[in-house]
Amino acid sequence: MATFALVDCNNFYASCERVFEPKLKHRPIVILSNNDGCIVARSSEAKEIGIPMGAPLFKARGLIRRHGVVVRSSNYALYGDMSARVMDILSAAVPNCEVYSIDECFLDLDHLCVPNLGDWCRDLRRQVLQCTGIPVSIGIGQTKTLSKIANKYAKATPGDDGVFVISPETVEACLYQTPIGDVWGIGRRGSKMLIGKGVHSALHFRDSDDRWVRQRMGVVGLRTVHELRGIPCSELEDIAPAKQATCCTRTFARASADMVDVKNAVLSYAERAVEKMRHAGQVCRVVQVFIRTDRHDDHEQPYSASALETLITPTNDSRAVVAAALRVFARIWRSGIRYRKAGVLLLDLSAADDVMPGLLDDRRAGGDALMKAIDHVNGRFGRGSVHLGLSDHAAAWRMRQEHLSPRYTTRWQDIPRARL
DNA sequence: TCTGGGGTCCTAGGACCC
DNA sequence: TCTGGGGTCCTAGGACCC
Repeated sequence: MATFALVDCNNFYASCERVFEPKLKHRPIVILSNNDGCIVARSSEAKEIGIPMGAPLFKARGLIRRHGVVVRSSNYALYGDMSARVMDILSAAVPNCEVYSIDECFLDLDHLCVPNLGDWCRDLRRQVLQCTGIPVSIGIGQTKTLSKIANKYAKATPGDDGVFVISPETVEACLYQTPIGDVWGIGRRGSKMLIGKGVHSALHFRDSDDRWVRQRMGVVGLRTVHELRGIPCSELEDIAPAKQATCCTRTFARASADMVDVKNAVLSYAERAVEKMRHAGQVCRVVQVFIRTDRHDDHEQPYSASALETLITPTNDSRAVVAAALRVFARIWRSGIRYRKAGVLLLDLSAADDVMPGLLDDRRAGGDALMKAIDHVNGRFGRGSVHLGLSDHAAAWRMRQEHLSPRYTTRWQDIPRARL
């Protein structure tokens, strides 16, 4: 019988902010998306006040002012680094683990020889908290889906020290109490459909007819049903599979109809995307670009355009990718339209080592060394210290970040000082 | 004034081939 | 009078995740 644990950091972004600003403890905090647009994370105090997840900032202004809520822009440099510290501790404790997201990790506890799984997890939890300052919850079950549900219980019952085990004896009671929409893999549409058919709880869904589920929800829904029955359909992926695509897309701070402005955005997104791809040791063969208007703006005629170019040789050279992105951009650009969002997608990825350099390949002409040098300089002096030519025009697209905390752990100037 | 970004997987439908 | 069937590949779009 398989045993999975899901370790989930509690209110992760808010917890990261608190580690370096302890006075924020017990205060309501919200973290904003890029451009300070909407609320993507909340501390438990902010949840209690009733600030909704995903709400645009302007709609929560009243609550924020009334309760003195602390507002922060997303600080991914900080969150990414804190995440790596947490994951390091987990992977040292358990050989088989899968980093599922920035704040979640599945553990394979199958071959763990300990007298009491719950106690062992409580120790692990204490270790993470002591070494990183991040509180976590741990849920344990026979499948990933069950460990997810167990994790919700672990969070809901803080008295139990943040650990909850779903055993074969307790599984029915747990599933009975779990609303169908809380099940991993059942989204808004799926839960609406199921509730319409009278399926309200995870238990009811578990006991549904296979054919009925297959017909209504496809193989994905069927897998979820099996996982609820304790039959693992999703294995632990301890070796991260190679990415099939990588991208950089952004909403602009303000809409822009200026060709140079939007072109600069595309250029910088292409450069960022190719940096990410190089970091993963990959090359791409297809470069796709899209630009579009603000879909929330009712006064704007909606417009969206997208096109792609297939390169002759797969590459990870910024110059080749940026040049391709700009050619695609020229094909899709239409004037007289106020654009609000753009993106560059790199597709058909493969491992850089597997690709034979062509005769006229940039990598032969010293491109590899040049890219390495650029990445090295940017790694040392900060992202964007060296970049391809772009005229800093109106720059309506540049991201708004008005409530950004320091990058405490990844930038020399931002290291916190302790007073004696 | 003001509504995120980065992914994966599945499905349906069309083109094309034998 | 009467318009096959099956396989593959590609693409677009949608659902879902965090």
